Amino acid sequence: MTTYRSDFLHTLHERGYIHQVSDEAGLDDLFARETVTAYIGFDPTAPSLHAGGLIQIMLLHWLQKTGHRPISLMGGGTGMVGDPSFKDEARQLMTVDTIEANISSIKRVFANYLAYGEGKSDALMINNAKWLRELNYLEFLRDVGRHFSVNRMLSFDSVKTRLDREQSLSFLEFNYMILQAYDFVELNKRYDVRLQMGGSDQWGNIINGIDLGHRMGTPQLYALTSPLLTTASGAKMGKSVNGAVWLNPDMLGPYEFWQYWRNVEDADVGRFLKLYTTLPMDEIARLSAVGGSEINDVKKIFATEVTAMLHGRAAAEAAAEAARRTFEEGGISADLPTVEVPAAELEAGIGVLAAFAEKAGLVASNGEARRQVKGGGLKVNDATVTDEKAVITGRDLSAEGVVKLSLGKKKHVLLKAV
RNA sequence: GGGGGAGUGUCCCGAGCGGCAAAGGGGGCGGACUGUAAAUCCGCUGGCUAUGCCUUCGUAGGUUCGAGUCCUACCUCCCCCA
Repeated sequence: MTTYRSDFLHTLHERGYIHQVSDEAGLDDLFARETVTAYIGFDPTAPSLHAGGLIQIMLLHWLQKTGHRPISLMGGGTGMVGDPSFKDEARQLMTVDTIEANISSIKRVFANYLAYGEGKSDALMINNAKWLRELNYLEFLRDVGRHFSVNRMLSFDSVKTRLDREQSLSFLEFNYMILQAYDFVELNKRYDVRLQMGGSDQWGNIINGIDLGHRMGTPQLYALTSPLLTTASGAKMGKSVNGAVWLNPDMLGPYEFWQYWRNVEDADVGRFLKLYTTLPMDEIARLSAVGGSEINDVKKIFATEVTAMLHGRAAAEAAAEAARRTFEEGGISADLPTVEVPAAELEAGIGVLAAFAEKAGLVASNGEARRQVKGGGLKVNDATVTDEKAVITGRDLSAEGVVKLSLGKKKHVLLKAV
């Protein structure tokens, strides 16, 4: 099935968001007929979501944009259990405090993509701790647990690696899929949710929710999953030079976020424009037709669009401008990541190794800084460091009052005297 | 409950006669080539106040001049029998 009647599925399809749908025709019909409420769950395993979760947020964004109601579900309850799907081993259990702190930190990003409120298609943010934490064990077993066949649960791909390798899958983790299934039913009762979306690794969990719904008398529920995204060369999305590509600005600044997208592989540009920006399809088609080195201009537009959605248009353009000055003019820009150092300390002189390792954090240790010097990877004000004993002093300050430290060609940090 | 096997450089996989900061690979980082791309080639990939010192091979002890390597106990996982 390639033609959809509903705006929502049509848009998702043409932009490449769809991996699997449980009952395409039925779901399309539902979306064409009424305002639908759908949700995606986010587990609070870190203080911020990262680029890997952006697809999910975009799904909710399009849902709202095509006139329906998105719910972002925070896993304050399920987070206490930990999703074992496709994991090799159990995650460390998180404390309630950590979970709550992570949730409040994660929450902030959503407002950039969704309009929250009380209206018909206004988004809702809900925490499943609300109903999961107060469940009564015996009642839950009798009302919900009796509908689950362990035989069937064991057959899911999501737990297969564990079982095949005969690695332990604790009873605690085993319950995750039951809780997630229960969430779906509960959300249907409370908010008339009909559809759960998620990454392709969530398919089994979502289907469980649909089955549970059948047995507990909900209307027909639906599942829709997005493809597991990898780059053209097969790497997972969301990893960058210094680790994960976090969405929270305090964990990764707009400039570095912009850089991540600026550096995607050529082969990914067309696909990513559709997935990560809201540019119209005809413009994307035009941009995707560009070949050769001109694709660099397309990448800049792409990076700016993605950054603008998350950090705002102004921050995105500042990041683009900072990159232009840094890479195209070889100059410096105040929008590069900046570390402040006391003027007195700078006057006294800072060893290059310490400057790169301790101050700028561009390398992990003095030892690594030393190795990079040997390999010609460190630069101070664009001059390659050749002597590991060199000292940076006030004389190295530029007219703007900063010293530019670079690791390789792409990573720059400014030391600013204060 | 009985018998057998395994846990290695905190990214992963993985070799390791008692002299080991520990082979090899993947990944990552840097360099060259380019277009801030990919592919390819080269180098690096425990820490430090550094011709030396310190910390690493599941955990804790022991044997030894010296232990990843041998012994004991414990933990975890796997296989076979019950």
